[in-house]
Amino acid sequence: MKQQELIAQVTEYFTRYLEEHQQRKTDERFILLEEIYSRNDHFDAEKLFEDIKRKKHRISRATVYNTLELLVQCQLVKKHQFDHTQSLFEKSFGYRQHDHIICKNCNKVVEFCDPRIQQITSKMGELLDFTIDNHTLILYGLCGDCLRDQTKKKS
Amino acid sequence: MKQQELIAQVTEYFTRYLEEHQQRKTDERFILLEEIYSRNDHFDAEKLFEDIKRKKHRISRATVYNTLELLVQCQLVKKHQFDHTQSLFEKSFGYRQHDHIICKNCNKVVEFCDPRIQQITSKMGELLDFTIDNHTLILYGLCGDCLRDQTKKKS
DNA sequence: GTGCATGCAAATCCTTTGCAGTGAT
DNA sequence: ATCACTGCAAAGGATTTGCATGCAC
Repeated sequence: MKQQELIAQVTEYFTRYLEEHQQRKTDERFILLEEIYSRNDHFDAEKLFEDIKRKKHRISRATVYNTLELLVQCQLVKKHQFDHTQSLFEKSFGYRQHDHIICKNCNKVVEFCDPRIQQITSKMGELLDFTIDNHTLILYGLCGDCLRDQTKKKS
Repeated sequence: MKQQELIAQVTEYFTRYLEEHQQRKTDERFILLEEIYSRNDHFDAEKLFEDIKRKKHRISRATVYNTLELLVQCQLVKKHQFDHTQSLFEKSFGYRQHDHIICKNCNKVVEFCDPRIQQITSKMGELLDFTIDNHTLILYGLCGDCLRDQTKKKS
């Protein structure tokens, strides 16, 4: 199964990262890694905490936050700030770089890729004397469904 | 003086907006508008509140937040979520659309424009059936100064 | 055995809310 | 005179912190 292979791969990657950085290989960290790589959504820390609890694991909120930060550091997880409320996370290993479109009405999130972003990144880095290693592009608008709903209501 | 002309312009714009939306023209709202258009930085609500207080105006934090939201609605102010802490704001009238590069080490923010973003926006909107009216692009990296400092330290 | 990681709860930070009082219309 | 706006303080939500305990090394 594909999911299982991916989990095996990131587990190995994470193990190596922890060893190289002399950090402890605790059960909690691997349970969280596996849970994250078993899902395909954008989740917040609380949701992860709840889902882990539902599966009868006893991991504290603090550990969830700590581990998420660790996973962001080793680039196994990407952290997003779509609005001023909670941060959202998603797995990022073996996932091609992508950006997001968000519907302001129903909050639907759609992912997309465009090679021009890479061009902008390298050109601007050079122009402004920055070494860019990361970016966030979010497009906000109305999805087709919501647009049609709103048009209908008005008429 | 250029700054004064801009303030006169946005004051008129804001006045019209308030009248059209049947909202009250209070002193607090215009004092905040003027303060915001007198600065050229990215500021948070607390900083605005403090600076207003330092100038001997008595405007509550709640009014600062309310007015910022109102100004965002009428597009006189743009709100940014650069990280998970406070939101940052900047004036947006008579200011060409721009994006941001942020140094992860010294937090310096530099603005830039690239016409390709507009192309991406319209192409993706069409492709994914969205009506896009807004976007955020942030590039993260190290500025030249910080890069040189870090290289120096290691050697 | 040592000291980093965890669990829990309290603390903190930013923002929103409730409500009484004020002032724009 | 009405009721939207303000000020104040309390509440709220997300995240961080402090400290005692436990477990990876």
